[in-house]
This record gives sequence, C-alpha cells and structure tokens, in this order.
Amino acid sequence: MATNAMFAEVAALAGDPARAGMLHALMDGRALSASELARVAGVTPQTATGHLGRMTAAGLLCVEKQGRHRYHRLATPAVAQMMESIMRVASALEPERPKVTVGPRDAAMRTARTCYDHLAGRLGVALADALVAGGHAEMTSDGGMVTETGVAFLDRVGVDVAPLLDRRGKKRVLCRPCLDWSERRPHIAGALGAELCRQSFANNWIRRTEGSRAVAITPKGFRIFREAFGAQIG
Amino acid sequence: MATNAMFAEVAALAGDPARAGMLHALMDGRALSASELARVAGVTPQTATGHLGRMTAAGLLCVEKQGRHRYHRLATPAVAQMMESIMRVASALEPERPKVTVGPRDAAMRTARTCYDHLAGRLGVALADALVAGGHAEMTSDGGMVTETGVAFLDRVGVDVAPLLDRRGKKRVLCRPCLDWSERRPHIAGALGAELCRQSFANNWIRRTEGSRAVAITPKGFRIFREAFGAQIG
DNA sequence: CAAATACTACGGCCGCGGCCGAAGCACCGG
DNA sequence: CCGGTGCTTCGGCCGCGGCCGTAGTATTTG
Repeated sequence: MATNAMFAEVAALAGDPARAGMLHALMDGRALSASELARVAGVTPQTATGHLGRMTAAGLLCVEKQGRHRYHRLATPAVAQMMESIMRVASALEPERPKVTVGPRDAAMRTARTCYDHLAGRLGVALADALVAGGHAEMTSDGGMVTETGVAFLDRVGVDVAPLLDRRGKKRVLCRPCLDWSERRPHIAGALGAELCRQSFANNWIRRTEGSRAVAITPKGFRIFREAFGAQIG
Repeated sequence: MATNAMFAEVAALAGDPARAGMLHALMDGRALSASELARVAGVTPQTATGHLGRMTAAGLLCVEKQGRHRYHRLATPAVAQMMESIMRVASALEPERPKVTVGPRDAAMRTARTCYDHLAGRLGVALADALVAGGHAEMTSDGGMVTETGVAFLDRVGVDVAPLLDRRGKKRVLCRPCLDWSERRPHIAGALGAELCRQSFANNWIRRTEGSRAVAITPKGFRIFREAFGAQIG
C-alpha cells in the first residue's frame, strides 16, 4: 500500500499557503492564467510557475495553452470536492470570528457566487431552502434527493433535469450538499447544482462579475428566484 | 476571508508522510495509543508526540487519556471524509500499479475491513452491489438512497434503520458512496453504512482481527451475507 | 525585425519544520 | 518508595522546499 506517499503528496500540495490560494481562486471552475494566479497567491510569476507545474504533474490541475497565456483549472470535480471537505474541517477550527464588517466586494460574494460548478452564497442557500420547503427536494448530510414533484417543478421553471434521470424519470439522488465558508448552511451541489447553475447563466438569471467568483442576480433572475422558486433572497 | 491560512494548515498537517500514516491508521475509527501511532508512522515516540499534539490542537484528532496511555482517534467524521476525498484524488495519480501479489495480511484487508465507521473491501462492495441489485438502494456519485422495499428488507434481516428515518418512515437519503484504495468501486458509507457495520459486529457476523483494520467474516455472517443479502463474496 | 508580454529555467539564499538524543513527568506495579 | 513504562519537553542538527533575481524561451504587436 504505497498509497500513503501519494496521499501525503496531494495533501502537502494543498497545504502550502500560496498553492492553497491558487486552488481557492480556481474553485469557481474557471481557468485562470499563470500571472493571475501568481497575483492572488501573492508570489512572483516564477514562483507561481513552480507551484503550478507541481500541481499539474500531480493531477490537481490541467493546463490549456492559448497564445502566450497558459490557463490553469482544476483537473477534475474530485479536486473541488476534496477542497470542500478540507474547508469543512478547517472551518471547524475557527479560532476567532472577527466581526468586522467586510467590504462591498465581499458583500457581493456573500450574496451570490459560484462554487466550482454550482451556486453558493445566500442565493445558493436560499434556493436549497426553497426547494426543500416546497417538497421538491430532501437533503441530509449523506446526500440529497429530488422528489417527483421536484422533477416536475424544475421542468416547469425551465431547469431540465430529464437528462439527469436514468430510470424512467423516477426521483433520483442527484444533488449533494456542499457547505463552505460564508453561509454555514448546505447548498445544492452535485448534478442538479451544476445544471441549476448552468441554466441560470443560460437563462440570464445571473451574470458573472468581472474578475470575481461573485455573480450578479439580474432583475429577471430576481423575479424568477423569488416568484417561481419562492426563494427568500435579499 | 482568513480561511485560507486555516485551510492550508489543515492540508499541511495531512501532508506530512508520518502524520498521513497516523491518520491512515486511525481510519478504522478506533483509538490508538501514541506509541502505536509512532510505530506505524515509523518515527520515535517523541517525534510522534509533536505530530499528535499539532493535529489535536488543529482539531483533527481528539485524545482520551486512560491510565498511562493516551488514546488518539479522529475527532469527527468530517475528518474521515476529508481523508477519503484526498485519497480519491491521490489514487487518480496512480503512477504505476505494481502487480506483485500482496501478502496474506493484505489479502485479509482486501476481503473485508472497516473504513472509519463502515465496511469496505470486497465485503463492503458486495453488500452495496447486492442492495442495489435487489432494488433496496440506489447510488449515484452524489449520494445514495434507501428505497421503501429496502427499509423493509433491512428491518427483516436485522438491521434497524428506523432511527435513521425522520419523516414518517419514508425512504430517505441515508447512505453515501465511499470509494477507497483496494476496490475501485463505491461502497456504502453514511448513516446506513455506519449502522450496517455496527449491527454486523453486534450480531457477530464479523469480528475484528487483532491489530489490523481487517475484519473476519464469521460462518454465521457468511451465511447471512450470502443468503439474506445475496452478496457475492468469495 | 525589434520590442513587449507571458511564462519558464536556473541558482542561491534562508527559514521552517521534521527528526532524534537526552532528560523530565505521570502513572502503575511490586 | 522504587523501578519500569508510556509519554512529553527541550535543544540542536539538518535537509527540504519556498522564495526571488537573473536570464532565457515562446508568442504577439508595431
């Protein structure tokens, strides 16, 4: 069982502050250039190169070169889930919660942001709560399930979950709770979370903000989330 | 968001080979003494003390002193889940699979062992497969669900899942797929996995082997798993 | 072709942290 | 009370690895 060395290597890669910052910045699922990652990590480009090379060699990241840029992104969803689980353990440590008011940029992050491939922040939690309250979904710490009424409901509001159902449309386990730093409550990840996020962008319910994981809720999205989903946002 | 430093600290703690070995040894959920952990990690007791102290301070472990021994175990299930997720990423690296035949001790490990609080190895996978094949459970990468017939079935074979059901006995999400090193297939973790393991020990279907995570299947257990569950072990 | 940009390769500095030996407590047994 | 065992603390050694400066290689731009 030489697995131990590989385990330690992966964990050690995530265990350096600079690399952790890079991985964290990539948690929205997008690909960032080497210099952008160097900046968020607070190191020089040549240092970043070393880190990125090691993480790529270990299979944490994958690279896509485009012109004179090299875009890096998380190699697999498993990496994002690993980071979530580490975050969950780390947040339990929580030495002291500084109650200082955060800046406006952080406020936007808390309202709505992407978390790898799904929605997080108050919007993510509100949507999860609304689906559960409406009997469209159930969630436990072990996983989440979409009910039959949930399938119909999602179809009605324009989120097509049919491709996710592989057994004659019966209700299936297709979401997964994910809890990260700002809200301490679970929100919807997994297959449904990804599809919900995708459709929200496609239907112009939300829009990316430049240079941030935060997303802006459009007026149309605000109406949909509130009236159709019944989510308590804002 | 000072979370980054805490994230890196937790990951770095898991990223040292000696500490990784200790954590790995604790994955069966039992508590081990400091000297046992020193031995499995291949370091002297005084080095182990340092590691254990740091991991305890960070909330990864908790200590229970008993006489002149100090027993350490994983602080929370979240720590075990974190390790699972790191293992999943690490095993994807997989530099070269040495096809050498493993020793008899490893053979026992592959047959059946505990994985924190549930069963793994061929037994764990076989039980998961049998429950799915019998229509008693469904599993996706996002989570697992016990069906209505599954609740009745488990009750019939002596695994009481009633305490796990909080909504008038309806079928609920109460298992979680977990995949680790030996079998590359998911097995049943989560609330059901823990209960199934607990009952298997209580009913004397399996027994712990001294000084190993491997468990022995008793003749009675063999019969039950094969005839009642329909599991292909063997 | 030259200049600018993005990234990479190399070399050397330096500090953090893992490791152990020696010695000090804590607890149990006779 | 004394010896033995388990664990911890302390001090010092040392090597790994993060960091940057300098310099070199791709690729776009003028």
